[in-house]
Amino acid sequence: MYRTHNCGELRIGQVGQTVTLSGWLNKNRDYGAMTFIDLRDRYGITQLVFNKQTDSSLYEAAKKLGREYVLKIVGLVSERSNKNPNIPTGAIEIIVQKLAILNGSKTPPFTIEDETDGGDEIRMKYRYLDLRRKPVQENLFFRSKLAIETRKYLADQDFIEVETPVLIKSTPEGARDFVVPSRMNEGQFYALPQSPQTFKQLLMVSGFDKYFQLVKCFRDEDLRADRQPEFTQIDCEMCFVTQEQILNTFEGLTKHVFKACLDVKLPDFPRITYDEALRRYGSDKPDTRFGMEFIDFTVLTKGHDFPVFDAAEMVIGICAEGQADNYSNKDIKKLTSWLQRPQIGAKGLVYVKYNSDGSIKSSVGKFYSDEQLQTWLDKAGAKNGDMLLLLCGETDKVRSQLNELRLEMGNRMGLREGGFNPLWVVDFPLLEWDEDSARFHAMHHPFTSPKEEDKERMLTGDHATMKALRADAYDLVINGWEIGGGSIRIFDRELQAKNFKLLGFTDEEAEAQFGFLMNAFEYGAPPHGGIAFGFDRLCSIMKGASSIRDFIAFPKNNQGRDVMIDAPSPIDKTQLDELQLDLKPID
RNA sequence: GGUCUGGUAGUUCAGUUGGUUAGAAUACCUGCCUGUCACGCAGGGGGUCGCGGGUUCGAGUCCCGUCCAGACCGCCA
Repeated sequence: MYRTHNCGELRIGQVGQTVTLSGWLNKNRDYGAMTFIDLRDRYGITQLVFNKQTDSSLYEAAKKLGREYVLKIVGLVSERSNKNPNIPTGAIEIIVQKLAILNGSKTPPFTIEDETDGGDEIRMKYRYLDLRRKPVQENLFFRSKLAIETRKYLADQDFIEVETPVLIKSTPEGARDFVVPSRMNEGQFYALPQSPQTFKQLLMVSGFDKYFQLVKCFRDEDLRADRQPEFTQIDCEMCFVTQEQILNTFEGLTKHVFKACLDVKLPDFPRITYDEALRRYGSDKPDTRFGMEFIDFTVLTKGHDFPVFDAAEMVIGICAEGQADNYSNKDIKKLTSWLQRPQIGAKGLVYVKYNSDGSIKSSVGKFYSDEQLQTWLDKAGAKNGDMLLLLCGETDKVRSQLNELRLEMGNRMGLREGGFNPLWVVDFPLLEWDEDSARFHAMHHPFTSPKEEDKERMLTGDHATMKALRADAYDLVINGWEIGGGSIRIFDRELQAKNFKLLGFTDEEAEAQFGFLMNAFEYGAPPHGGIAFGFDRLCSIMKGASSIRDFIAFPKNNQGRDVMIDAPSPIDKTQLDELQLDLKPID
């Protein structure tokens, strides 16, 4: 038997018992006539004592043991003379009577401690050692708990979990597919699912009524701190539901997991429309933990011979409370060049400082009188000490630039720390214009239903009308992160065909790629809709982390590589031959 | 595809204007220590400064190229 107890459970009440423990040597503190060993497992740390006077050969053996050795000991639980209040087992220690080395260990390349000395790269290469560290283990414990609570809630609501296939068909819409060559079907490829979208819709056609799945999805696109090529979704679909019922169900799920996993009681989620989100925050995923909402100065600023504003389609700004004194001319200049970086691409920045002494100072003071600037301050509701920051330009661009500025100011002013502000963003556009391909793409996906009132005017062909079409599509946003998104789906063959046409599919392409779905719609497809949550993102936002990699046991790096197993890698000529694949030599 | 930041001991980093034998902390090894728990003290080993080229009397430091890592833009229906 390897153990009678784990390394985290012994307390003062067990003093006098003889126990067997197994675990890793976390730390060996040789103190001359005695040595202390911290034995570690998933559950905690227990101190072992080897005393030279009591048993000198055992002491001599123990002092030689290195970090990460795997040990099994038998010993007596004893009360410590010096207790350690920092660990749960700190009141006791084990006087060791028998020691067995189950396995030795090379010296690990970094320390296995909460605050390790290792950087990201080396920790990823030795991820199995990194995963011994408590903070990393706790992230995965949390992930497991979140998965279990998700299943509990959905099972309680009569959802059933169905596994959908991983080897499916490639479609050119949306993200790039990972493809898998088929040996038995020469020259043909499977694709890995970007989501189980069509399958869950087919399950609705089959009458499963409420489906969910914690499911791996795959997208062959560039990575980010919050984006991995393989990631997990909580994928859900329901029959005979309105958007309202879906939002309520999954608001309930979100509240449940926050309560069960974090003991946080979330308030009811506000809802705002996509248009309103863009108007007030310049983003369809606003961080609503702080205000600093956009103020429209277009009308106030026009016609005062300031050519930049006069020429601009839109002049908008934010009011940074209490920041007037914190920004010197030099600071403003630095902020301006930050905004002018190609990633943001603002042309310039206009400020109006409402100084503490009531005076007004502005970079456009020679174009506008103090009285005129006062009307801006009034519109913004600015108080003494506040500072207005204004940008101008074409509507879409200036909004996204001011969004960046708002978030940056939020960071600088410490307004983006802690707390959870969930909200639903609803009434997304059906379509999104793509400059490169010069055609409309589905904003959500091609199965999203237009709003009832927009169904008639779908095929008018007029650009402005198509841009104005709205869908029964919604996103769940928490603290500026898109956590989930979904829609009411099309369940009518004719409407689906119409939508494919709108997206530039020929009838043949639509038939070849999604014929199975449209056929299914001809056999009594029920109205349905659903949602998918980014499970990795939900984990990290709940724990206040910025990278989802911390919540994935074996993540990929920036280049999509697994540096531990060194994948991807070339494959054998034999394998290539079997697959009838011939690689072009690299030029 | 692009922008930015970084690459120096096992590890995390410092390294001034280009100038003697490239440092610190930690880890590792040896010795001492009867209450440590970030133990302490004394000593020791450990470096192709990512790689290639250039400038220079002299390059960790400057220039060019390249590889690797991270953040971001594009991309992610």
